[in-house]
Amino acid sequence: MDPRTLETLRAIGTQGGVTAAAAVLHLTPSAVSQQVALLQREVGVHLTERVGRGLRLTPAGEALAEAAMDVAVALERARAACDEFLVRPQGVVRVSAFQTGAQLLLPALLTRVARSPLLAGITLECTDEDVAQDDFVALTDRMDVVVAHRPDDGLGWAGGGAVEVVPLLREPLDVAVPIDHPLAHRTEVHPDDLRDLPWIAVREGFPVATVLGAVGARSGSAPRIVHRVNDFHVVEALVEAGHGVSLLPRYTFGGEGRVRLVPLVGVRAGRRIDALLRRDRAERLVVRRVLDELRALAVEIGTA
Amino acid sequence: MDPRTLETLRAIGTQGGVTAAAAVLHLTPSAVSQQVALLQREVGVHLTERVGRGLRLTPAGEALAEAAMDVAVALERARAACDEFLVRPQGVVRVSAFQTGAQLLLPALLTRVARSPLLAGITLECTDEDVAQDDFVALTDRMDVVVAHRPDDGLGWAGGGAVEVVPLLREPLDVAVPIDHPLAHRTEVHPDDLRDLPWIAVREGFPVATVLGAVGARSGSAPRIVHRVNDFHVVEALVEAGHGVSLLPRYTFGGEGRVRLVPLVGVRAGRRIDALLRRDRAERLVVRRVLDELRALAVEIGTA
DNA sequence: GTGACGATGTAGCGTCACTGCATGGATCCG
DNA sequence: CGGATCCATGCAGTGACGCTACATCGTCAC
Repeated sequence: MDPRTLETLRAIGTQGGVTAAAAVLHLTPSAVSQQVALLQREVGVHLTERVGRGLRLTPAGEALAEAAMDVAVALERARAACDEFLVRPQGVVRVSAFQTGAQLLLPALLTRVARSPLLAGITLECTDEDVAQDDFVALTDRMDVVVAHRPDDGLGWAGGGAVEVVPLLREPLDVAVPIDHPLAHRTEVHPDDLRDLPWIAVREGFPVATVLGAVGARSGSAPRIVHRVNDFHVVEALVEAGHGVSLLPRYTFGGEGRVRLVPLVGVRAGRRIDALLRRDRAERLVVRRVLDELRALAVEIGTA
Repeated sequence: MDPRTLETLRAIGTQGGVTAAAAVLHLTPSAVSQQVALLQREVGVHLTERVGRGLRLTPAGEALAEAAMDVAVALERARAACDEFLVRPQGVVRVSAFQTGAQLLLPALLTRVARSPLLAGITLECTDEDVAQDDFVALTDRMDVVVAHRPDDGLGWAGGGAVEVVPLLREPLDVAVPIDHPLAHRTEVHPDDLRDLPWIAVREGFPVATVLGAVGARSGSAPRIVHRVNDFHVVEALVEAGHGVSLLPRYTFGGEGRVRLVPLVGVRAGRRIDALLRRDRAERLVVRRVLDELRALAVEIGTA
């Protein structure tokens, strides 16, 4: 019953396979396979079952993986109990964020952490991660804090009780039009104003892809999507050049003077930015501190 | 942060030293010493401090030891989660009891466990342990279930949140007198009837040693203790031979025809029999099952 | 059917934790 | 006051365990 082995089992569950689990654990697939084989011998129950050329956890495996998280939490709590006696806790915290979230939050976060003397022991390692909506949770295995976004009205995050969700802020999505567009001088637009316009959307399955659908539903006609581009800077350039209109997040917008952003009313268009982290990682003192800064930063942005 | 190492730290705390901890862990003192040295290097805080030629845990060490129990609990819970998928859980359960408790409970417990087909996988290992009042808790490190007794009115068990206390039953203490004693034909006696009698008590510091003091206090004069004997069979023989009177537990009494047991009224004289077990051990499915049987057995005895 | 991918065994190797022994304080007792 | 004892700790040696690398087998896609 080694916690490492338990964590390995968990990784197989969340990552969906031996090879993927091995990747996040920095091990070879062989090692992972041997670990679960030994674990199964120990508990006397089948924990995995083959499905196609991969495998998944059995109910018993799921149960054990769930319990494994509690073990990890207890362990981190123990470590934190010691850190309380340290003047200044040390450690690296790995933070990932989707591109515009990174742009919005990470520079200020780094500044805040660097400025505070109490956080001097903390080393931040930042990454930007562009993944599909459903894949944000899986990132928590590699990262300590994952800044993710989801449609305003969408459901929460799947992940069982394993991930903690910390709401950071809500960012409205405005309609981006060229500066010479008929709508450019409006102070607000209704979904009805947007009928038959050529849309530039994000790729299917990616966050806020569904928002445009909601706008279309409100106006009564499905939006005409002419391009699918994930990078908002590219989107801005396309809108500026008159190749279509789009929905762009307000706080991250950087196209002033080249593109007009018009608030959308009559439909709730926005995205929620959350911090995702595994329950065990949340116990780490340094992670908690970083999270506090992140939350404070979000409040600052939301009230500005 | 190995759970084994954490358990070692805990053992140093509960057993009060490296050597004692090594004994219960089946290790050499050297190994224990090296483990804590490594652990201290890892957390960066002093966990132990020398006191005389022994050592004790620092506040940080205590905190970590406390957290270590939560880790152990989580681990056992994980193991239990797997056992739920087993038709019949297997494992050995080590039970210890003080002598008369063992006499009263263990035979019937073994019978019950052997009889039930659902408990067929359980192997019971019984021991009798005669220790001072304060040392019962420490036994939980070596045993799964410790049947202990304490004065009726006494305080509970020290042990922080680490040990679970399961009350089993209350056993009255009666006055044991020779069959030809003036009090032998009474249906009950008061403390006042006992003035100036020669008493046979248990050794200082051992369970129920304090009860006699309470009887004396009620009668107004300190009891005259002529012998101190822990083994109740020896006490019975001494009483039978007219060397004094004593307080003997009612359910365990085996001297019918040779010694008279007279109920004592006017003062609350009795002992409580509890099962003590570490919180992590309590999570083990097989331990739970045994504990259920033990509790049912106690109810049976108490209502007989 | 062939190629790619994914899981799983086997051999070899490095690492790590334990035992055994020696050392150095601290306490107890003559 | 000094020898004996107890306890914790450091160091060398050894054994076990878990990892990597490589080979194998089964499954899916084209």
